[in-house]
Amino acid sequence: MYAEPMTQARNIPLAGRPLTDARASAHSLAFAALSDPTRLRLFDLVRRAGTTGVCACDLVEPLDRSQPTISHHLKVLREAGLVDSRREGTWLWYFEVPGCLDDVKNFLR
Amino acid sequence: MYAEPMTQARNIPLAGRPLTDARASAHSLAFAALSDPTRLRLFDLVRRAGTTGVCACDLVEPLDRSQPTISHHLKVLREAGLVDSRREGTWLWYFEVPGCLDDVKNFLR
DNA sequence: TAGATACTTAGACAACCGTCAATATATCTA
DNA sequence: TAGATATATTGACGGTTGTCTAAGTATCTA
Repeated sequence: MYAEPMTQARNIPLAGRPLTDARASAHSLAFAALSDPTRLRLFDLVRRAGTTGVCACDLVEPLDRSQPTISHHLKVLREAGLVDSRREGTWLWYFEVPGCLDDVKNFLR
Repeated sequence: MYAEPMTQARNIPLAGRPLTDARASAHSLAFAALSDPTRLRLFDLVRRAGTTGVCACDLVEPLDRSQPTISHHLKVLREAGLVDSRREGTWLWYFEVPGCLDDVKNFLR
């Protein structure tokens, strides 16, 4: 005869409450924004520019992608709440949204 | 006449050295592993199981996905270096790889 | 207002991703 | 060795993603 019906047999209790679906979706959105190498380097460049930010025109050459591709990635970062921009004439200055990573950093803790 | 040829005109110096392509690829692999809500909840469940780990059979029901789907996600997490497993009879116990997130946590700092 | 520069949007395409049902593999036990 | 359970792999499907070229919009200046 076999040990048990063996459905959900292990059942070790977990510490704390598991991540809700809503929280998981929110966090995964931020992680998705950082999941592409080019976009991650882009975010890194924006972060290093501090509160002043960096002109979008200075982000194309160092990343070796077409200008529309960079624009697309900046849009993804903005929609994820990681960066924002300020217009100055024909230029757009991108900067990191302060505290944008607090939630995920707390999750990873 | 116009202000300038306007190629790389802004050129504000960046703090520190930008992320290399190699580092960006490594980090983005970890972020990609966390970029799906179901997989993020899966990783969360594994983490909460501590050093003992959790039996894979106990991960299917709470996530409301088919067994092959859970198996697939566990493979992605393992290939990203976030979890590992230990066999016990017919069961596989999954646990978080200690320090697996140190690099990305340091990057996000 | 017209031309120039900065940036966004549209459309296309190949590659990748999450999911499932079906099947295969591994391990235990009688 | 045969049957049962746990997990992995395969193959398919629709949807998403990163990239480009081409075209559109916004802003400045003379």
